[in-house]
Amino acid sequence: MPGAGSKALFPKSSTIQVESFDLRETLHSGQVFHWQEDGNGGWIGCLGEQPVWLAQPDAGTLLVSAGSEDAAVCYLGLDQPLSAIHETFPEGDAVLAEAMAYSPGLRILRQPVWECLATFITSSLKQVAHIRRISLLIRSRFGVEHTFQGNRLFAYPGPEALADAGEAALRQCGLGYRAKSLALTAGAVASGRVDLNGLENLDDALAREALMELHGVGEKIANCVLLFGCGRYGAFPIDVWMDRILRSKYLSPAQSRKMNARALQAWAEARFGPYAGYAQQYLFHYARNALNK
DNA sequence: GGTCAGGTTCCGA
DNA sequence: TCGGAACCTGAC
Repeated sequence: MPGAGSKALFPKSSTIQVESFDLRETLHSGQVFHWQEDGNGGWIGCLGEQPVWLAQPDAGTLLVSAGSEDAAVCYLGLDQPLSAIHETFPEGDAVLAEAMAYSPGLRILRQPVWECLATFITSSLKQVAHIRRISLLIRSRFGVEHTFQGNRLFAYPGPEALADAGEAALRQCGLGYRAKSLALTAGAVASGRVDLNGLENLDDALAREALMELHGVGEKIANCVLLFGCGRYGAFPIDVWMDRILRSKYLSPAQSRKMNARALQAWAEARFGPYAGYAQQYLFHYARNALNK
């Protein structure tokens, strides 16, 4: 147990000054499902293959295990121009303003694309606790193990490992019907039939189409991957929570009835602009936590 | 023990 | 094109 008997300590860590950032809220905002608390105010997890420890002892200070500073800044979105992003939001939007005030420290993560894609394929029609359970199980069964300060950690297995594992073994991780989608998608990526690295050469619409060719990937999951993995901040995933808050807070019942999912998607992208995905994250977190009481 | 969940696919109009 | 049903599993 690292730092036993003390708070937020780690043998070798670096201090990074941060502003408008909340580590706990960000790791709990439904973008990622594998970070574990170390019992001393810190978090452990993997950035890709690399085991990392993170802690935020006070609002302006982030501690990162030595050697992972740059990776953590990128992963946590600390290099994103937050105030410039906020300036692109529609003026006079009281709902969005309230959502931003509710959790001003939220950031959009930049996760490894495969890990993000595979995790969201397993998320369909699942509650967060279950997504987390499945994610950790897949890691521990098929991922590379690391021993890190006395903790056992597992990196997310690559597409080859999951393709080799096959549908039946994946099903044993509690995936249900999603096992088929994950196995097929892992096979498509492992064989090179789909090139995730090539996504960065495509514009948002084409990248989304390419992702949606994969089995088990519809518009919502494709948008999650673009936003949380590819740094496409205009992507706007609409799940049941977003559907609820958009319809109840922005549209009259009559307007809402006239809008199907596709129309709502277009409306939201137009309303919230080039950083719509950031607006989405504030609204989503707010809808799930503040409005769900 | 029943209900329902952070979606996608498939099928019939 | 569009709406509705089916799909595995586990948390509540």
